[in-house]
Amino acid sequence: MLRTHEAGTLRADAAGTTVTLTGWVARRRDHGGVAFLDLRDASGVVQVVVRDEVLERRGAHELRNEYCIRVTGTVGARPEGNENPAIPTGAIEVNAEDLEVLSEAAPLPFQVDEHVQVGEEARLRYRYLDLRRPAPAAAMRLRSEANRVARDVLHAHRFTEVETPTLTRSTPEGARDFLVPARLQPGSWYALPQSPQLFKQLLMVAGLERYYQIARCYRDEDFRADRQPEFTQLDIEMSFVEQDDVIALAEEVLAALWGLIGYELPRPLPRITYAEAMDRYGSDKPDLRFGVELVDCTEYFSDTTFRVFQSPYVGAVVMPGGASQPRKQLDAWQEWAKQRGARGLAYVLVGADGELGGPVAKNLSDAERAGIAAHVGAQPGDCIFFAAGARTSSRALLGAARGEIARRCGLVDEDAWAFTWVVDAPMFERADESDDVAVGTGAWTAVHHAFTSPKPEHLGTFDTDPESALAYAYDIVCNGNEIGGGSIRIHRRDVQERVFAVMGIDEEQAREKFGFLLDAFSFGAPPHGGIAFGWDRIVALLSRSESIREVIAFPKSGNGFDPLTAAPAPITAQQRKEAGVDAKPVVAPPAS
RNA sequence: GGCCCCGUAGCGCAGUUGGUUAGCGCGCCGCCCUGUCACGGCGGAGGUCGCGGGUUCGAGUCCCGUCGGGGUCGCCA
Repeated sequence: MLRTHEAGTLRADAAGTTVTLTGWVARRRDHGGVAFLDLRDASGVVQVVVRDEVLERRGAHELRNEYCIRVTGTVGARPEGNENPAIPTGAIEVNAEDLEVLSEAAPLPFQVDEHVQVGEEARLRYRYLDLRRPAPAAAMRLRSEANRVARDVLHAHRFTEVETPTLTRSTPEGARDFLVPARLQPGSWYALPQSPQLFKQLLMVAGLERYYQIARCYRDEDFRADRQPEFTQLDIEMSFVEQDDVIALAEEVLAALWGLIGYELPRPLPRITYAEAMDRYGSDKPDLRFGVELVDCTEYFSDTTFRVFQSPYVGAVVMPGGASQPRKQLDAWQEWAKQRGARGLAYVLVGADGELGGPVAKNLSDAERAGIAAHVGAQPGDCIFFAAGARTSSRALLGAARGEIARRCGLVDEDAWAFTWVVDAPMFERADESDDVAVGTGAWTAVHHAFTSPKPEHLGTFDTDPESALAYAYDIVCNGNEIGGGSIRIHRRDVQERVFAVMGIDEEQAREKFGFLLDAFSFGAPPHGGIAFGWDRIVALLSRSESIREVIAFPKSGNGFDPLTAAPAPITAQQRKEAGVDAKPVVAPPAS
């Protein structure tokens, strides 16, 4: 090693010892006759004092920030009154006897200094400098710890970590595939996996029983905050299990993860059904850090003369103290609702005296006016927001309003961790309600995916009554984020065929798309199920990061552009010729 | 793909109703400084105001287009 100690580990008990340190000049304070250098390595920072002969002979005046140096010197207690309690090494300093520049640093594009704000574009372009800063470096280390403790838990349960292919076959899973031309078979293409879903099921057929993988997944979709074209899942699959077994294991993993930041996860975590989540919170991933629940008013307004409320669904959500919002603010809510594709957001203001105000109030009957505040639980001074129309979209709007209300009213406890399982999701949704890249051409499409089992009690009826069939699936939600989800899978060929039938996938299509999986299932497939955690989002939550970009070493920016390498980039004519990109398709390749 | 916000020195930002030579902090360069710790002092360099077009006597500022970034809705089982 080029060093004897790590800078950040030195304490008072090291006084008197001679050490050699390596690292970067984090800061320099040059007083002419003596210079102080803050030497930083991965372990932390220590003050190096350079004076006299070393100062001149080794050209310490010429040192600049982020020079990479090596220092040999004696650790000494700092002079009385010169200790720095703000840093762990503040009791001591290293008196340099020799100093060597290992590597000079060009003027920096931005300061490597935790006190200086730097824009994200610059940070990502020079991510290697950004990662020298304490907070980004800490995020990388936390992510590593998350990986470690998850592996510990799974290892203790005798799981096998398996790597599955990243060059695979395009299977219609929902999102758009990234495609890779196959040079040796011009016209044929690999796809990057959207998840290891099919492979992990094959590993169950293979008898591994317990599989996991910290798996990179790829989806070629439009960008959003907290979405990356490549992202990571902790992917888990188990044989001979039921929902409760997977949930128990998942909770153990989560407990280990949140234990990293000193939070004891209260187990078992609460569960809520999908139906209840939609009813009460207007979301399948409700943020339970605050109340502000939705109130169904459909029945209440069943005989209303107010045209707007003559709808399949009327619901309300109360904004505490919202009656005092200025007109401009109430108009802003209308804009907010319109941006979400709604016509608007009806509101009734409950005056301090209980008198109702706002444009909607005069359209209500006396009886409706008299009881509405009590029905929705509004107090004097509150504002009641209403959404009326189709059940699904109205509840979604109210659910979004609920979140917005909580933010504006400061109801979100930023230190809270509110976990919940969302269970009993519907198996199917009407295909016309989702413009999926569509598996199948039936009237119904899978909410989760095509291999999700119906709950045991719906096994007989899911194809005759798809609407009310519930899936044997579970999502784990934390503070309004879906951080994982999974299901018990179908292992019986007849059930799988019936699910395909509901989705309008005939035998031939099924064979073409998933033939290899169906083949595998014909050889004694064990009952199995699993879960996948959104690793980037989980680490972002643990590190209190605003964006998952903070917890990815080299993230992409908008449009999938990598600001550091400038990928994607054009290819040469030669590469293009060899890649087989331009091959004319002859016939569709045979299945499996 | 729709909508909203942003683009001014290496970095972070200010720039008034359109009006002299576009400012501030940090960084950078030079000189000085023996107990600092986000050291300090003196001096200095550094700008196609994202790009293109238009309005105007005059545009960083107003208009149109375009590119880049961020957010949001669609989309993402």
